[in-house]
Amino acid sequence: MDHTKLSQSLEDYLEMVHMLRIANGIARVKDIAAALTVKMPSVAKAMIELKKLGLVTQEPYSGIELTEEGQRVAAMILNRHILLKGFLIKLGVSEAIADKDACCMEHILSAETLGKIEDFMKPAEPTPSAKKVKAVKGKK
Amino acid sequence: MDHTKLSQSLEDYLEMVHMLRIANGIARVKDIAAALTVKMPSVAKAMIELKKLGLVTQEPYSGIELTEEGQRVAAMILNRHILLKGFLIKLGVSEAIADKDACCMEHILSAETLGKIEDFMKPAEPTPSAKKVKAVKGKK
DNA sequence: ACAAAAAGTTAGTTAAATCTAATTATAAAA
DNA sequence: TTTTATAATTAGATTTAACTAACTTTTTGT
Repeated sequence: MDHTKLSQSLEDYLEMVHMLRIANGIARVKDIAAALTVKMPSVAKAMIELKKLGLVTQEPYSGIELTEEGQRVAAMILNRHILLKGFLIKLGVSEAIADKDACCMEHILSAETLGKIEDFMKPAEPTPSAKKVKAVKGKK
Repeated sequence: MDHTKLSQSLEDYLEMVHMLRIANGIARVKDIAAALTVKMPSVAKAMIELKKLGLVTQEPYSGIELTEEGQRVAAMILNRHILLKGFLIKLGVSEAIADKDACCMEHILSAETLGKIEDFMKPAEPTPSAKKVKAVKGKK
């Protein structure tokens, strides 16, 4: 159904649209630019691409909206971000750096690695350190 | 002294020169291209950049050598790779995927995160998961 | 030793993602 | 309501990193 293969850059833009809409109710070009430390024309070009891909819509000279598909993809990326940030914090990384590094990692990690990190984050399930743990506890 | 700010791409090329020299004694353009799945002209251009940066040397139409600085930088990158691959494997990721994902992560993670991962990998020290692990295993 | 094959190089193209400068549209203020 | 300021867009340049095609050098096989 989707298989939308976004570049890292476009993933960042899409995610930021989503975050700003959550935070402010609206995603404006100016704010996207500020948040990603790029200039407004870069945002405009990215939005053109995301429109072509059917992920966002926009009335000229106004805020950016997400399509249903865009919503879905953006939420997925944001979830990865949240997962990875939490993971890094659990490793002892400071919040600011965890946020920054999660932002890079979210675009590159394979599904398998993300899955293992998820396992690691919910210690109820068989975790990566299961080898050691399993030997000790004999649960269902 | 150095502060050589390499692009991810150039880091990959430099690292591969180092790995091939370890594996084969020589780093040939053809082999670098094959290993990174790019074409030979891409390697040639990258080598021109690395030469400009004083990281590699090359007699025309022959293998690539590392300068002392190149050796140093390459070793650093390779160490990151090894650390990250081991880390992912410890999380339960398969070797092939761990290798691939480590290859991406090695270019983007902050020093702080790398440090915390190092800590995590030497369980002698107080690790991030120490709270849980300590409660279960009482080993040396 | 020379022809063919393999490896390396050079030149020029393309695509992505940024930028600046200039333009147009909307909003705010007088 | 007209001017001014802010926001968005368009056009065009730059950089990076890939590619193909064509050419050169080196190596290999007969």
